Amino acid sequence: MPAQVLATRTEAFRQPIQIHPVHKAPENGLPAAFAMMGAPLTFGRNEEVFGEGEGAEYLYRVNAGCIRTYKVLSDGRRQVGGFYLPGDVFGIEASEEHLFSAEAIVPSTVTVLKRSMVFSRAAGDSTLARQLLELAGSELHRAQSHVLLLIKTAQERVVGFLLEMAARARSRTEIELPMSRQDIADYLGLTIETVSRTLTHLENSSAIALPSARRVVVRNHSALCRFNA
Amino acid sequence: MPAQVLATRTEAFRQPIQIHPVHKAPENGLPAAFAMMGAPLTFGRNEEVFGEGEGAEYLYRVNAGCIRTYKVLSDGRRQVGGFYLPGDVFGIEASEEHLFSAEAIVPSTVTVLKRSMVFSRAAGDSTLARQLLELAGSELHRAQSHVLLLIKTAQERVVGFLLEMAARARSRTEIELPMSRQDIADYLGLTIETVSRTLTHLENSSAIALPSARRVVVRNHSALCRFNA
DNA sequence: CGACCATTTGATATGGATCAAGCGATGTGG
DNA sequence: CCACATCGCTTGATCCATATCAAATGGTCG
Repeated sequence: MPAQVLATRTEAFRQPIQIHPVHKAPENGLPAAFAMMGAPLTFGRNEEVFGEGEGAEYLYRVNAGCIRTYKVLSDGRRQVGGFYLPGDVFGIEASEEHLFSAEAIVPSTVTVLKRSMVFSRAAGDSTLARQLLELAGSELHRAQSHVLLLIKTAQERVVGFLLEMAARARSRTEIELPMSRQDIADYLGLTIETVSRTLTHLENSSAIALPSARRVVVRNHSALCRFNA
Repeated sequence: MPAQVLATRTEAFRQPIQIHPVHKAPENGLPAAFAMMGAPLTFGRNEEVFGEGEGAEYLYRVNAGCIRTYKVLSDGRRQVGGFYLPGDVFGIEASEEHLFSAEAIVPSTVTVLKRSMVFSRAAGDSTLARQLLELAGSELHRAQSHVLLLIKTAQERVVGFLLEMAARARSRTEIELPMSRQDIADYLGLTIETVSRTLTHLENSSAIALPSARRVVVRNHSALCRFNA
């Protein structure tokens, strides 16, 4: 058993943010900023990283685990904005204060960086400025894709979600889902029942297999894509 | 990409690029960049500004009229990403190529700016770099709010749209809508029938008045907000 | 083993889509 | 100036995808 745990851990740190040893002159860029000035934090399951409405003081990079951003509407409906995996940076969205809250889905470690620090540093480091802009651009792209997901049918949404997760997973055919059905449902604007039924249906069509609730095996990638719009 | 579209586009950009003579010391920031290096273009009703999948070469600022961004799914469903009014900048989203297309809703004039120019200029102009980042941030905020709209009920979506438009209109109570019911429906992920019915219902509740199809008068702002989640 | 929680499965209800007219502006040719 | 076509919008009737309500199952941890 310990071997397996170790393997999982190592994997969690796999992402391509390189942390250089700081022996030389001041380095440039966002990875360097995180490495040099970032503070590591750990969060337990369902622990809050920041709350909606709080001032946006920090940028966050996931080192291990998984973070969800979400907003709860006045009547209790919850919308999940996105899932952030190791290597992902979140918290760029807010100009003044956060529109969403952020929570750890599983025990997670995160490096935080003061925005004021990054921004003042960006004034003299055009690489960093450029990377921040690219980061914001990719978050924008993500949000726009999310909008496109939300107008599709239940089946298309679930397939879209699976393809999205598969694209980010190591193995491309075996997906380990850190989030619950409720998280998925709230991300897709569906109910858990509909998500569950749709997954069962996809399994019956032998497009996927579900060895357990949190594991998805992509059996037939093109069939899956065909279910997409 | 249809050849026809490409032809139209090429033609559109054949216009002379005006570079204003620089009398004073170099100015900073995005407005200055648009003023100094931007090229004005005009587009007729439903004319394409750029097509989805095209390389993202330019930034665009609306001077007059109204632009919609949208994407057509394989089966013909259309999603409108946003409406851009005078003063708004669009086209920041794309890192490589555009996810959405853009069209003029009414005859419009737009100033275009080469991205490569803005970005290289941003390396030495931290004000500009900062403004680009803020711009991307506000677009991100817009997209995230759009996601939140799309999980609400039909009534909440329509009310949300009206409040959004009211906030941007000059008069705050009298809204002139440049876009059709179909545009609104495709922005909200509803059908024209549902949009129309909802507007009629809001009129019957005397929250709004509809002197004509394209004019909305906000009769009771707080009642309207109460219809929102 | 037993309690608890997440997930699946089943039966029914419903909001919004779809299908189908009708209506009111705007424009066009006679 | 009027008949008439056109187009965007509204209104009505019906249908269906997904929500809701309810219960069974399974997996995890003490």
